[in-house]
Amino acid sequence: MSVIEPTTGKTGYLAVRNEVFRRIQTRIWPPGATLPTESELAAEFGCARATVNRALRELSEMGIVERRRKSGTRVKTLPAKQARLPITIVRHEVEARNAAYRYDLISRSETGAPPWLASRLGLPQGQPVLHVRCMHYADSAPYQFEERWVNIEAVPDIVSADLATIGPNEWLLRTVPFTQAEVSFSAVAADTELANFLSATPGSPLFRMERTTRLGTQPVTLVRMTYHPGYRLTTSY
Amino acid sequence: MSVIEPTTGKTGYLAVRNEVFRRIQTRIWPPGATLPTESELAAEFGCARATVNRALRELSEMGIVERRRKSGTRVKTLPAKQARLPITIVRHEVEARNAAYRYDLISRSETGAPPWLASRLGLPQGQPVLHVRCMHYADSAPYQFEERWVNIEAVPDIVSADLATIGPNEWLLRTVPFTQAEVSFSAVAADTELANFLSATPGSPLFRMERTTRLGTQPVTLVRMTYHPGYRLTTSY
DNA sequence: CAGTGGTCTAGACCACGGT
DNA sequence: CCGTGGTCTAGACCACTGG
Repeated sequence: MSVIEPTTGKTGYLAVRNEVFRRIQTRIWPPGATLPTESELAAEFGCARATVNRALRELSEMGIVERRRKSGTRVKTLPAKQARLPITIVRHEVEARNAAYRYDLISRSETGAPPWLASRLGLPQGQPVLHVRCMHYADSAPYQFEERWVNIEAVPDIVSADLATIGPNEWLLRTVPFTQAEVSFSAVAADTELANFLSATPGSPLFRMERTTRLGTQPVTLVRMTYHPGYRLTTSY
Repeated sequence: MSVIEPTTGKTGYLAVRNEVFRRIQTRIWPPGATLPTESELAAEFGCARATVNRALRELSEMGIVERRRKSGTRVKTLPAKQARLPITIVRHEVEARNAAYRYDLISRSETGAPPWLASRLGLPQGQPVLHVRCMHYADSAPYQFEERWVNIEAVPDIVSADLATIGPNEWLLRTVPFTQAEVSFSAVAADTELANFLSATPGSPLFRMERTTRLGTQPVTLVRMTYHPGYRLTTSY
């Protein structure tokens, strides 16, 4: 039963979700415990089973509980919350810092995929690719050096895009849908070129993000983004 | 109506979600376009509106479409997919690489929070904290150096935990619930101590992850994890 | 086999936000 | 105001899986 808080607490699936979450956090239902069934909870909260179902489903998506048919709903022993990293447009990142964005195209060439790239993307060697290097600035301070390879077969329009004006990052995100992406983070030492572009001293540590994206099974692009010294990527859970 | 594909073709909210997704990816509904209303789609697919609702809600959670009352559902101009980063236990990371996990406690001391820590966590200066440093190895090769500060007030039991056996990482995850966490990634140069513990040459670039966690408004812990040279953190979208 | 979650339905009412 | 999404309901059947 338990009348549900009328105004602020509200009724509905959020009330159920929050109350269940509270009981888990306060260890009324400790890690590993099995929750009552949906029907029982529905009876307790005086709502339909579908409402409880949605509440529990969301807790499951959050990684708080684990659900299995027949055996029921259990509190996960390790609360497996997850951070979310959106794919962003560099320009937006910069503008979000209240800085003026500037973009420079450094080089642009069409070549065949070198062996390492072919194997990274799963392309035939020599497959035509567009190789682009460019810089992103925030208030005229170096922000990010971007090096990118694009599978021309997957994105034929890229060869006629005006990459002097709009960054390949933004052009691709606006133009090409992708179904799958893989991202990796690492620390690298500045070589002479990176040091030059990013105003870093050679050998100093730089944060790098690499991303490959695919459309279905077709590789689209590999991008290597190296940030200015001291950069931090931050996100919340 | 739509005769019901029995097994593989399926009917249901997944069928609707996938079909709508397909139409978006194939530009039948290009970025910015407004989709038919839930009722119209329900009629087209021969299902209840609630089914369409769930399909569209999930697409919205995926960042594919944007929904607003009265104005309807629109295809987002920038597909804003998100990567997910789970909070992991180092031991599991190592074991997932088929390596033997070893853990060493390097130092453990109870002190007052120094100013920089107090301000990072929002604690009063001098608040009692536990300071722990330890190493994680994979097959006897250095894997991660962990330095951690724990707010004793938030986790009194930590002072009696046997941190020589189980890492503070694992102990905390198993013991303390948290409601909020902030993570940041960066690249740092190995100082002499890090170089020593991680078998790196001094000055070489190392990947670092920092995480602060809170329970409600109460700060719980700040951890600084520095990885061996060449480490990459990888995740998928 | 039987219990539990997973999903669907047809209908209803509500809340928000353009017009 | 009133159209659109947001949510709830009561009931039903299905799918998976543990015993």
